[in-house]
Amino acid sequence: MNKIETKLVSVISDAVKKTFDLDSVEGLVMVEIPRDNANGDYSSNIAMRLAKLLKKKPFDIANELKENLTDDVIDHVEVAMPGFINFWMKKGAIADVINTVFDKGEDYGKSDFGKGEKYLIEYVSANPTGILHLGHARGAAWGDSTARIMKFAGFDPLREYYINDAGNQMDMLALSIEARYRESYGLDFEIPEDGYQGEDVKNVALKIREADGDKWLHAPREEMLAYFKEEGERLEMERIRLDLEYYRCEFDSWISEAKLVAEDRVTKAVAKMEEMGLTYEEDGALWFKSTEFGDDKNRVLRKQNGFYTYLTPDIANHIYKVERGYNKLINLWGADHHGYIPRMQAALTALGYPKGTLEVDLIQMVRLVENGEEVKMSKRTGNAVTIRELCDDVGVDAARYFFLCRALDTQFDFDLGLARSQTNDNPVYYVQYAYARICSILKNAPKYHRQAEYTLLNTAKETDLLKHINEFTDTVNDCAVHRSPNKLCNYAQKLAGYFHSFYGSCKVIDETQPELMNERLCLLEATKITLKNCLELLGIEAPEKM
RNA sequence: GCGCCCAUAGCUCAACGGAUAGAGCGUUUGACUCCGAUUCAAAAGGCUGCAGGUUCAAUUCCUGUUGGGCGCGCCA
Repeated sequence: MNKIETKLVSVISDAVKKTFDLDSVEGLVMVEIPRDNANGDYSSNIAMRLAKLLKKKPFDIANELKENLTDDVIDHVEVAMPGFINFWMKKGAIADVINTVFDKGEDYGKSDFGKGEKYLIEYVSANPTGILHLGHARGAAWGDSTARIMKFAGFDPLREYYINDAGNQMDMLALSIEARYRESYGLDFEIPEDGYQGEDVKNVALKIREADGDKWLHAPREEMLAYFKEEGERLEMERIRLDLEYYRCEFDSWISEAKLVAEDRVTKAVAKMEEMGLTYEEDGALWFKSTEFGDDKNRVLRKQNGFYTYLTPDIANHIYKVERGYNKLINLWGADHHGYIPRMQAALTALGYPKGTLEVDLIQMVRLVENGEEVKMSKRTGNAVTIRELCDDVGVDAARYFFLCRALDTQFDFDLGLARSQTNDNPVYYVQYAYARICSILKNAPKYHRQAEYTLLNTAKETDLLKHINEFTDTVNDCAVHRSPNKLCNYAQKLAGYFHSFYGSCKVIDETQPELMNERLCLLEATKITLKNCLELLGIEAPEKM
């Protein structure tokens, strides 16, 4: 809660105590900004919430409370049916936020709300066998922005990428590179049935050829494939990192599955599960009794052929997370993996970790649409549209904004034409335009100075804008708890809207009213700072000109 | 068959369990010799898929139902 709301809650709590001799109602007291400001600057529903307890009508409770609701920031109080208590604030009380914004600057909105609680957020985690494509773009932007927001809200998030570099898809990668390598020398070649057809694999082959020439044509095949696997992974990951960087997504930690294997973490995890009696053998395979922990069928850990399934090293991966001191694990998975959640949860439960250790946020499908029709393939490569292509096309700002502004659990169509348009159709430009507009005005305005208090910003437009600026910290905290950057997009959109509306009805630069002008310029500066901080959390640029 | 997600204006989407369900696009109409018109002001447009339930209060929570998407491998 911001300063004003905290104040109101305490005034209301005191009034409840005084009027009805009720203690510890703090948790019940809520204050919100009414949609319609004819219902006050702030309002509370406390009378309704006390109705049952006091066995009285909410309207009567509200009227009794009203007598004790006085404070130097409150101008007057009204009661409305069925029992809302509406508050009008003293001039200047709301505008006080301007100085808070000035004091905090680029830290405005930041708080210690999260109390430094550690979270490990794993996302993207695309296999090193191809280029990042559209399917990864939503999760990448979402995870990145969520981590930024959590950090700002005082949590301690770790951004982690899990590299699946030990499964048989890596052998497939090596074979695919071999085929392309042979192709480049005009030899017979065959890409395996489940092999990788992408341009990137061709490029890996060409790079190897560039460095080593035909050396590998004469080397023992085992040796060659081992090298192709290693080099393939290195080059693919290099590319993935560059694409993520371009997309403004940074990671703090990269965990290699192969390394987990090499450090015996996988065998140890299996040994531990066997020791705990969580497994059994059947048909030559090792099974995990996951149904005893909520899964709908038991799962294979080690296949008949002696290799582990995908699940096994991933269990080791999660154990390793906890061993590193993380008790709150968040995974961002594609919706097509939702069936995988119960077995991973079962594993963690079976191993004795408390419920709620792992939370999985599912990313619903994205379709790329242009002129009302789905774009399935990139025109250039014939493969899935890559993040880089998308960003080159519509810009990083628009791409990120489009993915961030919708709730994660709704599938949506990414409208290429709309994202590409640099007009008012495109919501990201609406917000950026507000920022550029403010910068331009401030540049042309006379010098302005901070004041001890602001008492002239009294129109409805000014009050709406001020109240919204006041909500920023709460919004950030709310977005952090719910891991929902889309609400921050919403906030930005509204902030821009309140500004444009204010600007349309109030003349800011007006030398005939210097006191008012100064206050309004301060309001613009506060809006500018808030908007910039907001965009920073979304990973979107705040342009001074456009 | 079982499981997960979604359904709100013509379209794309909002709405900590709150008051007359809001924006943008599109449609209609106004506002620049005046701080950036990529803007603003206004009109029109709704049985919030359907049926029950909980609540002082339900778009929101619960149950059922219809429609759409996805998943149910010793693939990763």
